[in-house]
Amino acid sequence: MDSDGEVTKQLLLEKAVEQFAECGYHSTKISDIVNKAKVTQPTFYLYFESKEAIFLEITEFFQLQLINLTSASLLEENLETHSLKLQICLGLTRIFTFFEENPLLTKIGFVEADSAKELKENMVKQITENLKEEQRMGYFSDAYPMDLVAESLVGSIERLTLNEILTKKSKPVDLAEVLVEIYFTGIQKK
Amino acid sequence: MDSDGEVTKQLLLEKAVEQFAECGYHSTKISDIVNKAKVTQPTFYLYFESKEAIFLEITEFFQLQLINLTSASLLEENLETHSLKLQICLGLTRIFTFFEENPLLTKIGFVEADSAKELKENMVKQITENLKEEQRMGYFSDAYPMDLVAESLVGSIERLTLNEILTKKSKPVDLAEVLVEIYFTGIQKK
Amino acid sequence: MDSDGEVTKQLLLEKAVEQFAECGYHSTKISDIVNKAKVTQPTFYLYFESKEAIFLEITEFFQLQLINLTSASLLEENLETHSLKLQICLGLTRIFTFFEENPLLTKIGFVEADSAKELKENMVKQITENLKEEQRMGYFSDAYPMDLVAESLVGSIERLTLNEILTKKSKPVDLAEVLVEIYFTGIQKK
Amino acid sequence: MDSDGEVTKQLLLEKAVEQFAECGYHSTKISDIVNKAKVTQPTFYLYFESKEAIFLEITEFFQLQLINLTSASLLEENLETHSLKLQICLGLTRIFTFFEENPLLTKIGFVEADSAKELKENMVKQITENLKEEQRMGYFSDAYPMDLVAESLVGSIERLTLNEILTKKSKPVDLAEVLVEIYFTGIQKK
DNA sequence: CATGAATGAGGGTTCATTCAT
DNA sequence: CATGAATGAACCCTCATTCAT
Repeated sequence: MDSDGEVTKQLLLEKAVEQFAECGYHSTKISDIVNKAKVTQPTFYLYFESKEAIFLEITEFFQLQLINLTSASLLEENLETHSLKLQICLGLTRIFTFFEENPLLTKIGFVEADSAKELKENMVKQITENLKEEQRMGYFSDAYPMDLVAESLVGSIERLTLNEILTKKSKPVDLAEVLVEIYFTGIQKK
Repeated sequence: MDSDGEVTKQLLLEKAVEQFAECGYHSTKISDIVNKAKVTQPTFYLYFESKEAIFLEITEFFQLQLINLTSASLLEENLETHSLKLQICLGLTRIFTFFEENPLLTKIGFVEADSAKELKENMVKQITENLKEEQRMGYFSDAYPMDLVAESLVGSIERLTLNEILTKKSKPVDLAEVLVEIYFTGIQKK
Repeated sequence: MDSDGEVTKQLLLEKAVEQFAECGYHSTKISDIVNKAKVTQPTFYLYFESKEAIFLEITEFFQLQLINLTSASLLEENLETHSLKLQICLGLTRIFTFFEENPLLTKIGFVEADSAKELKENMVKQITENLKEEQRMGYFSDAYPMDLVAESLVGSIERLTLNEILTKKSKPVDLAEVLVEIYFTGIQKK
Repeated sequence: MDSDGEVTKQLLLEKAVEQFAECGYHSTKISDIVNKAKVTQPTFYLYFESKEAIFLEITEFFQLQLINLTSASLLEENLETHSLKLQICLGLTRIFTFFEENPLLTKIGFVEADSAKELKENMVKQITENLKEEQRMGYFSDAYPMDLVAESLVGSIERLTLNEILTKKSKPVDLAEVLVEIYFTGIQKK
């Protein structure tokens, strides 16, 4: 519906995203949000139960989209028959692109939120599984503990997202390529 | 001095570190700190100008120690003539060990603090310089943009610290070795 | 507007005036004001930024009215062509009457406030100018340093206001007449 | 005695006078006084029961001296046989001189202190009596209500003290002469 | 659907004063 | 005679949240 109410709710969500992204959870005041949205405080409580509730709604929306993205990724991966390297590079590019297209949401849902911890843990788990599978299939050296590799990779993604993507200093595909190159072949000269 | 006052101040610092590490800056109340230390609130203000002041004192102490550590590292590196790989592995081990020995301080000064951002940026800068130098000396492939490599590495360090060191799941030396191996030679099977 | 909010604000102002007049700035607590007004402390901050802000609002209101009064006085003086003595007497009567009608405000804005010092200095300056002008016009003896005369007169006004007007012991017009008589002809018997 | 204790007490008094004169009663903190005197807070309480106590001691000292001065004045007045005008001028000069020589004490005991009100009321009373006596003796016109004249005069003294004497802008004798001239003969040109 | 108005609960900070030594 | 250390009691102010309309 595009009823007034829905419009107002979306407006509040939008302004809340801006404020949470800029100031973080604690420093964002309900009054900031409603001032930006040019409505009054009770109006806020018409649509959200509490400050925590709106924050949750935002982070869950972000995380859901992110999960959809990675699920979709996985499906396609199976269908196409490119090289592993290319596939992983593509997957990373998709994630970085998603972050690039949703910078404020990413700041909140991937950095500020408490639930970001859990989200990243799940990323680590899934990547670990994938890497192990590929290790079993002979793509990767048996010497590596893939849980640590995955952890390291997620750390890299996290930092590059924050400092290269959200700042628009680098392009998703470039970061993905560099990362894949590092993790596949290392930087040492042969 | 081991005067009563100094003891009380240290006690407050200790309890503040615990509380800040557990709850973060905003959710930590002066009353939490002084209750843990079994003194009254005015006593807190005998030793610290404000909540912000004690937080700064803690983070600055942490960051100073960290800087000392890395400076010392650099000096030794020049003296000894091990392989580059070993030297870097040693440096990483030292940092992880420092974090392992100061888990609460690390949580605060490397994660919670606003100033942590700057600290990591400096780490990135310094690592970038080192990598570039070593690249020029022929150790590393010219293909890599070292600023991104450094950024990626700091991300890895950050995440491994938080999820492996602070949780005592891994040993410093093991993480250092894995990291060096990944970044030097990659995980791809040859 | 006579909206609830405006009513509450006026109520708070009124009670604040009472409290400031009785106890002065420092001894007046916000809790005193809101208790008298039967609202809670946050309500106070709906209408005033701080304790200092409400005090300023009160003193500025007082001083503005006082300035308006004296400005109006000056205009009329020019129009009417009474004797100088009568004009000055009238001016003084107006001021004393204003103080009589606003005793609490006067206590605050003419006595307690830091800005009262400045206000009186301005009174002295203006009176000095007037006296000098009238001296030039031959009304007053050249022997007198009019700045000191003005200073003295303001002191007289101040004290008579505090001890005769605010205590209701004397009537404005009586004080004005006595003052004019003293300053014009002195008390010495001829 | 010049025992250590007495020295410390005098030091505290001196610094308290400075601080009270500069900042007033409420804004003066015990810690300000003891810091200036380079002793600790408990030392303060060795010599004074409370903040109020030291303030009282200071104001009482000032007011005692002032009373002594005026008493002495009165005695001499009776002995000498100068003109009334000269006698009063002399009295005023003495008072202004005393204020000039004790500016900080005057600021406290004649302006800041609550008891200053009472002190001035007593001055008014005594001056009223004197003026009435002199009125009866035919020096002054019967038309004047001497209580108001006295009140006015004390106001003048008060203001001139604060703005001419304490600021060193005028000399005691000059002020005394101007005041006497005003109150005796007025400023009107004959 | 929205608002004007109000509040409960608490947080950081200050300061005169005192205890134990 | 003096101090290092500590505290009781307030005070100003903020913010998420709600009531009545």
